[in-house]
Amino acid sequence: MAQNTATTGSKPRERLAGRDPERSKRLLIEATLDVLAEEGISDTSVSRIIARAGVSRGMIHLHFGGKDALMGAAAEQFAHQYYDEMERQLSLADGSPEGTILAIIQADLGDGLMNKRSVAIWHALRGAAHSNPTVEKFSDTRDQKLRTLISDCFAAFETDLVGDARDALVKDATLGLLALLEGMWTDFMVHPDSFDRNDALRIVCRFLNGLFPGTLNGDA
Amino acid sequence: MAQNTATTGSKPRERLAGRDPERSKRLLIEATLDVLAEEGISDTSVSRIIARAGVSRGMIHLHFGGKDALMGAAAEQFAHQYYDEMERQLSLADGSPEGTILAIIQADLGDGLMNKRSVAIWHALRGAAHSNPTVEKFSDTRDQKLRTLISDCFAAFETDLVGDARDALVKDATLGLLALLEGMWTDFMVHPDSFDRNDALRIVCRFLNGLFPGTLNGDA
DNA sequence: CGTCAAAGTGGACGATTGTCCATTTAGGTT
DNA sequence: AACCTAAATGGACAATCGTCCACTTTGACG
Repeated sequence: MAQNTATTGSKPRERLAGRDPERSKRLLIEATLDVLAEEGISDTSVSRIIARAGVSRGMIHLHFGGKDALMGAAAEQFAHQYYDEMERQLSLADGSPEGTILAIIQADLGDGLMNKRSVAIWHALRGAAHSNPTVEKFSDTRDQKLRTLISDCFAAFETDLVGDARDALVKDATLGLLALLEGMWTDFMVHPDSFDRNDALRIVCRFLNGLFPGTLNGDA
Repeated sequence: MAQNTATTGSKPRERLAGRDPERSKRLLIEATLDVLAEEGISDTSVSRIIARAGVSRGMIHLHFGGKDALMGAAAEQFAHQYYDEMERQLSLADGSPEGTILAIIQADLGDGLMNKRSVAIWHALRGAAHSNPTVEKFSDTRDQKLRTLISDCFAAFETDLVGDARDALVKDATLGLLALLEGMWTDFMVHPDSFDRNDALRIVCRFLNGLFPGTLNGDA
């Protein structure tokens, strides 16, 4: 129930069907992510993907060269979607380190990024990364970008610590926050209906408040 | 490199080979977990399992009724292994709530429970739970048991809070610790070689120290 | 030693996997 | 209007999937 709204392009006429390789690629990638989310990695087959995309069997080989490459392209697309949405929400926050961290947390725990479809896809892609270098690359890329973003913010936090002690604190806060958010995603995946976003936000803030006393207390 | 040491039973002679259905079941379950860990859920096929177990094709249908039931039995076995090892390590700790929590953390982050094989199996089983009710049941069972164990400990912690505020704190600490440990497992799975268990332990203790000031500072 | 039930074997089976290609179709250019 | 390139089709293909069953082997009992 995510796309299927890609039948007509921007202009009303012109290319109502056929002869649009970009559209075909897009359909295949989105269908791949849909099947990945709904059926899991083991049941994501070429037959299901093309059925979902509504294209013929040969298109995968024609546009991507094979199933593995399509999976890689889907992983790339998904990583882009995640990071684009993250940056969009970050642009709405004030530029302060504390505000940015809060925005990251709220974005990562919000419905735009953490939803049934996304967490299922993310889990499936992590499984596929075992045997698919392309998928692994883009999984790790997203991780590294988020890590750098968070680490830079913490490095700008006010603290009475200096030198190595401060570096250690920044490192602990970064790894801890990433692990906490990662765990929240897992909890959401396993119990999507009983998961409470407010609880999660409060817990994460409490954690950071313990590391940087005086910051991020309450919530917003 | 995990089992393969199950050729001879307890007695030196008697049943050196053949006619031992329990041994066959054990071999199949262990082989399933091995393949799951090494190849991932999508490449875990009947052919690979029986090749690893060194038994014939019909054994899965004979002893379990089918592949799905074997996967379920493997999930059950794995959940048991996890919880047995957890309880074994808990029995070595003092009975205090603080000591028990620390023991849980150290056990969950220790090599006995958190290793390449275990985290890979755990991830794969979570993926298989989508379409396999038995696997889902045992995944959730392990989660619930750990949650209860942790919650009971926090409920016994000393705190100046009372009533609802105290309940809320216990709940936050439980969910937060579970999420943090879950995230650490994910980190370990993605970067098993660069993961630092000491860092992880310190971060988790810092988190709990923020929620329950004065407890679990330092590490051991 | 003969017998019988259980344990174990391995090939056959139809279904499905991913890849590839001969063919058709569409859209733009001469 | 004839032509040509690229997009798109859908079936053929070998390989593998999981299930099932006719069959052999084993070990204990009469």
